[in-house]
Amino acid sequence: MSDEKRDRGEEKRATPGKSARATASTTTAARTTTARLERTAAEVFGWQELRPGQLKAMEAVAAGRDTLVVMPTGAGKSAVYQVAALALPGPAVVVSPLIALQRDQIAGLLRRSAPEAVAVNSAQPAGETAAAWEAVRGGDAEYLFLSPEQLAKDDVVERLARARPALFVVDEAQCVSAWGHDFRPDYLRLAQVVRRVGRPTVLALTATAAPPVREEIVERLGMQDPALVVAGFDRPNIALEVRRFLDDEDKRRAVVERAAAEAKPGIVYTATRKDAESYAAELAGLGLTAAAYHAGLRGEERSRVHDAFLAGETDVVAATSAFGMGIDKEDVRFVLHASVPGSLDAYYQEIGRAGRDGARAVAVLHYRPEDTGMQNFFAARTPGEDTLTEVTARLHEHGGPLALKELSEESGLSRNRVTAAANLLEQAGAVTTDDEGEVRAVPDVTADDAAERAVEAAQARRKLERSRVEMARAYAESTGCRRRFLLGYFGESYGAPCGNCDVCTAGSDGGGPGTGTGEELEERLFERGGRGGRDSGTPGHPAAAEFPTGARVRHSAWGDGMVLAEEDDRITVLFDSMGYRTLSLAAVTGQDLLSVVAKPAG
DNA sequence: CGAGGACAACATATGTTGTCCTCGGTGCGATATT
Repeated sequence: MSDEKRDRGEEKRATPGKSARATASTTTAARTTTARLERTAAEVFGWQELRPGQLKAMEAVAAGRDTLVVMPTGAGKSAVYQVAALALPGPAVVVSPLIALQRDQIAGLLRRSAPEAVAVNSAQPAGETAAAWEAVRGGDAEYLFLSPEQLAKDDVVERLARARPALFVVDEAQCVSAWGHDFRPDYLRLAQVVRRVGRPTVLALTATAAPPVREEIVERLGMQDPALVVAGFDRPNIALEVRRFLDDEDKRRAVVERAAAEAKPGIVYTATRKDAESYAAELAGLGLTAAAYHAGLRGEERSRVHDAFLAGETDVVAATSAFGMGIDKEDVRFVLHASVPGSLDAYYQEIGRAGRDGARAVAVLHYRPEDTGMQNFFAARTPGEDTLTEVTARLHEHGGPLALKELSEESGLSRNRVTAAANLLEQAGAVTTDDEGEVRAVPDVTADDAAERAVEAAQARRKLERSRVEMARAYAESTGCRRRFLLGYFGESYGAPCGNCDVCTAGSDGGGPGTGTGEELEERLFERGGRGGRDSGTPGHPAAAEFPTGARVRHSAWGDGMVLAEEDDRITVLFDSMGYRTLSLAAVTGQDLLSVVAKPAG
């Protein structure tokens, strides 16, 4: 396996576990926390200078404050927990979604004179796991890496609780929101784990999270009064482009031609495994070094493709969304999407793998309206009414607390489905989790009522996921500056034109790509202001200032929501119950539909 | 929701057209076979 391959060459040397800890804590009382952190960074990790965001986050964590860090890959997110952990008295638990990532992190720590780091997972020999627990128990391990699934096991949580961890780190925290609802539901149960291991300080790290995703991470991890550290989102060296197609054949040809023409290396993201294979084959047929990557391949093959790409031996990898986390490569020159992604969060995460060296790179979305169909299909995958009714009935029948594992065995439903159902029931206030991690029905809610409320919660979830697909569609069909749209989605106001997207470089008189939908009609209806020469970033509608990005608003029909993006004469709001909606400012102000509940925080 | 395959029905003995069905993405951990 490649992870072993990657780890090979990492010579295990005597780790100065205790001494590094001692270095970190041999400080005079007069030294400020800041100086202590800087000293740890320099002496233990060899980082002479920390970036402002890193330091700010470390200070918050060292002071025992829950912290959410949103920082691009390569900006040193890992350093935040690595250094801050040494300022706290006790080990750090690091929740990481992939075992390969855990290995990479541990290897990275080994390269420094950092204290001992261990992992607990099913992919390593039992002896190694036993040794890891022993190191944790004896106070020798400073960092313990595990997956959320490990933390779903009672004995793991108990062992952890005994170690009195001081810091609970959730790396790649966007997984909470992206995977927690169906695919890996244990992500939504981490708050319970935090509580059960003695409520250590919680630190969540992610590269890509729009404001509502940040809110969800904070809520789902049970973070209290969190410090928020957000580094700038803009990646000005990535040229943004959308190409629209009516015909599938045309689109495929354009993707292949583009991949062949652009500087290498690059990635082509596809919606299906089959497409990943066919694009790889077609590119290989043109004489390029191309490979397919998706979860249907054997582990060995996946590692081989991954390693070859990192080593610079591959021109193009055609991949599903499986190819991503853990790609730490500076010189990726293009990321092409052969199909629309399921959300702009996913899209930005994926194109963010281009141009990390700061040199020119391109991100091209090949868009066909029909392609949103499959994303909508994926968006609908929440537990159905049958599952929810079944789980509710069994919980009520049983009466007392029940482990999810037993619930799964009794009902014949998979662990994941049972967990996802329990999460929805809990969200609906019909189920609670106790200190042993067992769930039970809330006594004064009837089974029928509980199931009904959970079904509603599931429907709301589907609606939200669909609206996320709609936002991806809106990006593709937008006639304005791409960068402004994307950054707005991530909560940053941006003064278009950016000069580095297809709309801005085309002169933007409506003749560029992205015309031909209802947009044009809308423009006339709302008398959109002139577009040229708007480099000040002033919004097109006088009311725009009333509804700044990040503000909490209330709509007379749709309830509460948050402003996510401003685009000339309209704003996009994520409503708690309705998902994303784009509103014309002329309409909302004219009819008094929308009011501001709270200005943006910070 | 849309693509693509299987199959039947048709107007004519090979191709077209329509209908029904299935499939589509992310990983962990545990279990069953080698």
